[in-house]
Amino acid sequence: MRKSAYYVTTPIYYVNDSPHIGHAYTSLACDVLARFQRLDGHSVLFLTGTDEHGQKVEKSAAAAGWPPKEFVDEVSGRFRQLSELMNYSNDDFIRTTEARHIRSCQELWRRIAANQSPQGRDNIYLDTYGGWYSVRDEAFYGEAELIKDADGGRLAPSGAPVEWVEEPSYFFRLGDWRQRLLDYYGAPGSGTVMPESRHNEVVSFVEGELFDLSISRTSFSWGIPVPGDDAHIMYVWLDALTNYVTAAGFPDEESETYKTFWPADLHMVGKDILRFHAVYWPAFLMAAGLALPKRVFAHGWWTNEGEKISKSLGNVIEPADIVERYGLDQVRYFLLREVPFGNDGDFSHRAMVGRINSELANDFGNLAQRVLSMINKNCAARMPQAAELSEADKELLDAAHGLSGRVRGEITENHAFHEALNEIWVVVRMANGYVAGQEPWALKKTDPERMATVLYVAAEAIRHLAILAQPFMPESCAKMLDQLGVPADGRDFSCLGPEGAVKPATELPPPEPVFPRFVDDAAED
RNA sequence: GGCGGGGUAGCUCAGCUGGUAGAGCAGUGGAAUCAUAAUCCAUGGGUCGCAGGUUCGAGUCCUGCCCUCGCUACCA
Repeated sequence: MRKSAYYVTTPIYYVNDSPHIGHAYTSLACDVLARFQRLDGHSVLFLTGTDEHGQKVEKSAAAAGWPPKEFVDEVSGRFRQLSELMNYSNDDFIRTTEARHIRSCQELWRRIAANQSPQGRDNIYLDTYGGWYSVRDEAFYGEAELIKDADGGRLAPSGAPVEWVEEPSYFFRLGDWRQRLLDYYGAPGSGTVMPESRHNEVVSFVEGELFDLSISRTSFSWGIPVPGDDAHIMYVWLDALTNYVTAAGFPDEESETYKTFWPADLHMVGKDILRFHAVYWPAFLMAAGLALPKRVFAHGWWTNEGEKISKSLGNVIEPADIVERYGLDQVRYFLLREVPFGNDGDFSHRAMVGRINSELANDFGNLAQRVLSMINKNCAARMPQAAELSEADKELLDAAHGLSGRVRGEITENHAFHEALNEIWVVVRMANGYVAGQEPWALKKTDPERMATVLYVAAEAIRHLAILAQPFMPESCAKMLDQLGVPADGRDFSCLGPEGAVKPATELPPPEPVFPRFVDDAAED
């Protein structure tokens, strides 16, 4: 019997920016989720991609002296490279400039326009939009938001200059969908918007007055034309959000992909773009008559050594730099272990090294190394055979066998990646305590059969740990499983439990440390 | 200003529906020596932000105050 399908998305990243730790973080969380679900027997669609339209992109391209399409090809490529660098397992990489997406967007618009709001009015109507507009920010601002410069002129909150602009615009009847949105969110704890504090924020926002949304522009052309009115292009958010249904096959609703994967199980987003995903997007979908995503999760942001990250401060964290310095799986581990997922976190060298040395090298890596070394030296490099199991043996094995359930809940239900890792490490520590308590090095002389049992039990515990840690650290865990003699087809979650145990006498390769300690440069302060 | 959160051991934080405070890290003292000088055991008397209140009894409920964070619409 096939388990249910799972569709998880990252936001599509705006090509006006270059990849940084924030992008890496969002995608990493999705990657771990996607890998976990695959190992757990689900068929998965894991989507990421790039958002390539909008005035800012048009201007950046012009400034670079490139046609927009060439410009976005270049920058989009950098995000593809990020996926490779970070070892993401995305099944698709969508670009909003692709034909499939343009077709999808225009069809979605037509559907929204063809339908009426719950109040029986057209969802889309033509009107005039006027406001203080900042080209640099690509945003309209309300009078109250503006700040005054030295000469009493108006500036955007960002300090960018603004100008009064009026243009014809199509509007979306967002206000009419208010109650339907509230119904969608449900009570706190419904899991539609997570974490719960974000759910509350979204609900309180929607409970207030909802204004209709301007969803087209005429002042520039780098975008998707509005069906039936080429003078307009679609508002970038409507364009961007639609990627999620595009990749699911829309508008081919009879396609296998669409039937399997839509609606999405989870849109993972940074907290800064929660509203677009939790308010506008479901409203657009309802208006188009499509099913709604099951969940939106907003995670937090990173600081660097306690400082807010900004280009002007020059402290942007580039994924390639930290991967080179600390190692890929080490970075993947750290990002999801250091901070309760959903909260803001701080990236510091000290914390990074602490996690690498204390938890990866000393706790987990050394556990595998000490056990595998003893097997290598004392069991002729073959998986030992267990004799009768003691209470201590059973206690450790029970903990290992029970681990998957707890980890599954933390990852797939709560998205508490830090807790999932914590659960795994509880058993890592337990296994170290078990080895210390059983003293297989002493049993070597007094009771070799018992020694073999202890090493077998320890190896079996490590097998469970490595299998469950795979979504977080795929390469390192693969190495560990290689050393444990676990065949390539014996590494998914159906192989957890006693039935999946490595056959006694299986030949094992010489063990090598999987997680090296991080040694600071002498020059480091 | 309005609405949500938070303020607990040096650090990061747990503490369902109230009953004399916990984990990890760091520190200290032991043990062990299989292993990446890794591991294991023991050790945490902290006004649980402040002041009141309810209660036999309150980090755990109520009131007020202080501090702090987030949201308060069309920037990805």
